[in-house]
Amino acid sequence: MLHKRRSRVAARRQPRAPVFAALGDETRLSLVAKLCAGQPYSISQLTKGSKLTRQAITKHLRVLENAGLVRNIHAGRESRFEFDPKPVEELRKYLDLVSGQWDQALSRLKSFVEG
Amino acid sequence: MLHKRRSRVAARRQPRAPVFAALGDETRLSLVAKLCAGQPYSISQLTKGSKLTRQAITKHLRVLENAGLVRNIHAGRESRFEFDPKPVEELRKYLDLVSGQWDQALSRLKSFVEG
DNA sequence: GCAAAATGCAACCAACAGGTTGCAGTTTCT
DNA sequence: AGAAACTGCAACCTGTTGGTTGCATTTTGC
Repeated sequence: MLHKRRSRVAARRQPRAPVFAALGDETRLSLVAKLCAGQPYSISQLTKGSKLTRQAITKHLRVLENAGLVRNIHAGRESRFEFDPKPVEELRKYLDLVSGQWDQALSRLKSFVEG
Repeated sequence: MLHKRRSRVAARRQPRAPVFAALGDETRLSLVAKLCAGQPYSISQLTKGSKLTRQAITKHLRVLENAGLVRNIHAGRESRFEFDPKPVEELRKYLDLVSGQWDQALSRLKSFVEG
C-alpha cells in the first residue's frame, strides 16, 4: 500500500515560507553553509569571517533560529549555534513535489499530443 | 571517474538567495503551486483565487519572474505566466548538498566515537 | 465605433528588514 | 578583585516590501 498522504503541492501542515525566507539572504546562506559542516560555532566565531557587526550576525542567527534551521546552545559565557537538518529536509520534499507536479503535467501533455 | 565539481556548499556560480527569497512568501508559494500544475494562467485568472488586488498579484508575479521561477508570455490583451522548473532544480541540488554535508559530518563524528 | 476586459504605470503608505552604535550584564582568567 | 571576552537589549536610521488607489493604454467582441 502506498503512503497515505496528499500529493498536491498546496497541501501543507507547517508553513514553509518562513524557511524559504530565512534562506533568502546571502549572509544567512553562508552562515548555514558554515554550520552544516557539522561543528557548532559561537557568535564571535561566526562574526570573524564576516564584514558585518556582531549584532548583525546575531540578528541573522535569530532569523535562522526562528525558522528552525539552527539551534541555540548557550554554554557559559558564549552561545553556540548548531545546524538542524529537519527544515531542509522539509524543503527538499516540497521542491520534489513541485518538480514532480511539473514533470507529471509535461508527461500528460506529451501523451495527449502523441495519443 | 567522478564528477569534476566542487562539493563544498559555499561554492556557487549563480546566486540562489533571490530564488529562496522569492519563495519566502505564502502568496507567491501558492502562485507557484498553481502554476507548476502545468497550465499557464493570466493575471486576472490568478487574481480570482486570491483576496488581494490585481496589482498586488502582478507585483508578486514580477518577483517570481525576476527570480526565474516564472516566465511571462503576453498573448494579445492578456499576459500569461508559466512555470519554469530550472531554478527549482537548482535549489534541490543545493539543498542536497547541504543535507549531504551534514550527513557526512555526522558519519565522521560517528566513526570518530566508535573508532 | 464603442463598451468591456486585461493590463501597465505611477504615486503613495505602513510595516518590516538589515545594519549600525551605545551600554549594561555575565563568564572567564589571572 | 579586576580586566577582558562574549553576549543581550534598546534605540535609531535607511531602504525595501507588500499592499492600496487612480488613471491611461491596448485588445476583444458585438
